[in-house]
Amino acid sequence: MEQSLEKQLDLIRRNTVELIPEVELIEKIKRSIETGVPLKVKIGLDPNRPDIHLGHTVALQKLRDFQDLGHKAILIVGDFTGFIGDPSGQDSERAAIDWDTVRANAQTYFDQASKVIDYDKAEVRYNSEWLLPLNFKDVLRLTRSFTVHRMLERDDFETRYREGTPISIMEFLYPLAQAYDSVAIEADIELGGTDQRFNLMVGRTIQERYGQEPQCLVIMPLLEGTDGVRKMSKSLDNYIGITDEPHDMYGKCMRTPDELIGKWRELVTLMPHVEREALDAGIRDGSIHPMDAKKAMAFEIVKRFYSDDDAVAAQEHFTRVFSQRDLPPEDMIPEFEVTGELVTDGGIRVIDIMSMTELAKSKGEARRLIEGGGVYWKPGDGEESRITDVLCTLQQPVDGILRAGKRRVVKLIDKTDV
RNA sequence: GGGGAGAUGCCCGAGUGGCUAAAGGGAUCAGACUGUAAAUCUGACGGCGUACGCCUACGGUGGUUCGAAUCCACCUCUCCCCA
Repeated sequence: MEQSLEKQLDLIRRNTVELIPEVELIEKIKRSIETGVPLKVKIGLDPNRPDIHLGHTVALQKLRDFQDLGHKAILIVGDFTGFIGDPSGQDSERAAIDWDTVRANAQTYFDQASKVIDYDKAEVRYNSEWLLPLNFKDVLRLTRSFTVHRMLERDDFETRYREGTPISIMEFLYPLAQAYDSVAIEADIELGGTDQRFNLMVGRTIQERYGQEPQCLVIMPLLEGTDGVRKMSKSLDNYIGITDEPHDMYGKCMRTPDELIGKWRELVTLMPHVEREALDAGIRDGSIHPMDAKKAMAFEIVKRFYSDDDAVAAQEHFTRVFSQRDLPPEDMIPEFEVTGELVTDGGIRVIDIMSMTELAKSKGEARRLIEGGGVYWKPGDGEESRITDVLCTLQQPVDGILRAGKRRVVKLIDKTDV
């Protein structure tokens, strides 16, 4: 609260899409400065998906900004939804996850989130604390506070309604439950991505209905995934987890479309601010090589979630494996021990090894990879060469490096005589 | 309560008795080209076997048939119209 209004707004506005409504937010901050009472800044998290990826870090960073300004971060664990289970999934038989699992997942989340926020200064609340005790009468009061028409304003509801895809009544209850969280903790501000705008707005309405001053919303941009099109999410498998191995994190960044460089640099790295337009323009007119810009971005991202040394190592690994098309350094290749019972007639078939390791999910996939020309074998002391025969058998001693594509590599160690 | 339509592989979506492991598209994987980008081209894309092959699969169960994703019955789920 030592920070002036202007300084606070400066930091808060950075990277945000919208402040709803900005005038109210300014009033809240002013009041906070006058009274010395920090604002309660809410963020919701889903205990069913505890792994944090780069997309999540955008809002978390904003939460960190608020913390740095002296405000109170409140993490809401949506454990109540875990108890109900999700009926829209096919496996409605699936048991709702238990309390221990929720706790464990939440802890995983906190461990990862502490790479971005100051976890020790944050407050953690589980929403079952206030949602579980509600009785039907309480639920009626809550549901009376909102209309079907407003509910159908939400884009995906509207679309599904129009297209005739099912919407269960319970799904209407989720935004209301989430809104009630804001009532329960008397949130001043809630953070969320643009996809959360509707849900957060419901929070404002419900708070008013319950006689509270409505929260202000800080809407953050969504981060596109590694495909450059859809938003980053685990289920689309286009994410970069902040616990991904450094070289993997670096590699995934490099595989990202060029168009993302400016945005990612701004939203994910802590690099000094440059005009995104200037960077993009530089790439367009050729004065900045996109690969260099992307390498710098990848480097900074690894550095942020690991360390300088890890970033250097990841960059070297990348240059070696992909630019120079060399094998990764020995100590980074997973090992597989070939024991006696795997060997017949003094050898072992390549497809058998591949299916037993990370190289292929099944023998069929292994065979296809060989037929596609993507499998290479480098005996212990020899040169690497492509395997073209599906039935290829490696003769003892089977020491060497087996590779499928550029990314999947395994080191075989002969243990047959042990 | 009445009437109508529908449920297909990771997703979308063709297919109305054998030639269908199931068109087409998307996603994905490998190869070529490259900057592990984009674009383009090639191939693969349920499991197991070297292969002729076998097994599993078109909501569920049972049936008709030499043979069913395709026909019949019942069940489950969904959408639309009417009340």
